[in-house]
Amino acid sequence: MATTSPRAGRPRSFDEDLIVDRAVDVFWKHGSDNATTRVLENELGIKQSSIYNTFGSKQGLLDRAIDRYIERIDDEVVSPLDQAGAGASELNEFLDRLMDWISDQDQPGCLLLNTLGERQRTDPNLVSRAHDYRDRLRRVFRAALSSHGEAEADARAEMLLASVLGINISAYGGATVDELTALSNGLRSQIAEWTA
Amino acid sequence: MATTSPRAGRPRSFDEDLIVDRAVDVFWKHGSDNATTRVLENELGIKQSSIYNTFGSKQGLLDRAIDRYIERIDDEVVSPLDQAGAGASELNEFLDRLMDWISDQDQPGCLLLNTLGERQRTDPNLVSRAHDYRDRLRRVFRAALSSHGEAEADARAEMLLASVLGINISAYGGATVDELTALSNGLRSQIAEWTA
DNA sequence: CTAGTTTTAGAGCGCATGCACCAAAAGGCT
DNA sequence: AGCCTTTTGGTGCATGCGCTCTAAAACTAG
Repeated sequence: MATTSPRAGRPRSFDEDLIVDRAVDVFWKHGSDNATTRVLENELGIKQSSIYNTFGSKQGLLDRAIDRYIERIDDEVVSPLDQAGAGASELNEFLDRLMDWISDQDQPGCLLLNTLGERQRTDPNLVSRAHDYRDRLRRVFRAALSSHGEAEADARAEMLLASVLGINISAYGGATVDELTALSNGLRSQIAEWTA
Repeated sequence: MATTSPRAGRPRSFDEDLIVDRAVDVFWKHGSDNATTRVLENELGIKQSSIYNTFGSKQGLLDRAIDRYIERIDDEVVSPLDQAGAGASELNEFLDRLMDWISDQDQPGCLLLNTLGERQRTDPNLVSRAHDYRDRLRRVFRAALSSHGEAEADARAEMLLASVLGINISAYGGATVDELTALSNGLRSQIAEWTA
């Protein structure tokens, strides 16, 4: 709240918001464990003491980065599908965006799922955030599919959700571009059948 | 090859094959990183020096455990589906076995995929083994689906593969039993449509 | 200018990890 | 029996980790 203090001290040499943005990329690129505090120091260009002064811990920075990541992917990939009247073409456009998103060589897969794989046993907070985001995806898929067969929409949304998660994991787990394309083409065919 | 040496020394106090079997469970339960050499020592009941003497390194034991795991899941879950004439009912039975396999509380998800998530960046050998097993699953699915629409079998097999991977990851990533059931029911409905 | 406050830079601490080393133990072979 | 080979149990090492501490630096308010 107070951006002005009674007697301000030495000013920050960095923009906290921008550091969070870049931390997303560092965690994404290296993985949350491989991104040690020394790596973060080098790649973010600020000292460990600044990281701890600002975010409290490596975990604190990671939490901020994950939140920022969820905002990003929701804005750029998911939310365009979350609109009234969305159907087959919007689903295919969603798949286009998703494939671009997960195919980046420097930042493969999905940061949320990748991190979940690494920290699932020690970070219950992360587990629940991932759970919440699965719920959001489920709802969005269901809405987009309900215009083509209300009765089947639930089962189809589940199937689509599972498939999208599987493709994300394949992208992270060293799948080739061909393999990724094959997987997404499988989904596109099925969506075409559903929405015919 | 030589099980008998010219002058044998002190005999092993453990069965190497049985240690590998139990190592599968330890890595599965704790995760490949959390299963430190001390943890392995305690849970396997043999000393670190014996582990290194027998398997060369922790990585060596992990490699053996992964191979053993692939044998296990292939025998118990996948290979019954890999038979001439397999169709809808065999696919549903496969799903039954899969759900049992990944729902175990002590050993959640799939050891291969879990470990891949943890070691993907540092273990190219593991990446290629996972790749090979995805190929096997793809072929088996395709064969089971080709009796109901040869033209669509490829796309459907891709979709099924992606879904199965997604369910595995969900199981590992803290999905509830209800959520897992919902996901698998989505698949079952779709399989019913495909094979109607 | 001076006092007060915050960030910076750098060194280093405690801990856990994978792994190596070594004397003692325990068997087979002649 | 006596030698040789192998495993065992215990200790300990080098490394890298997250994190902390301290003093200097940089700025503001009075």
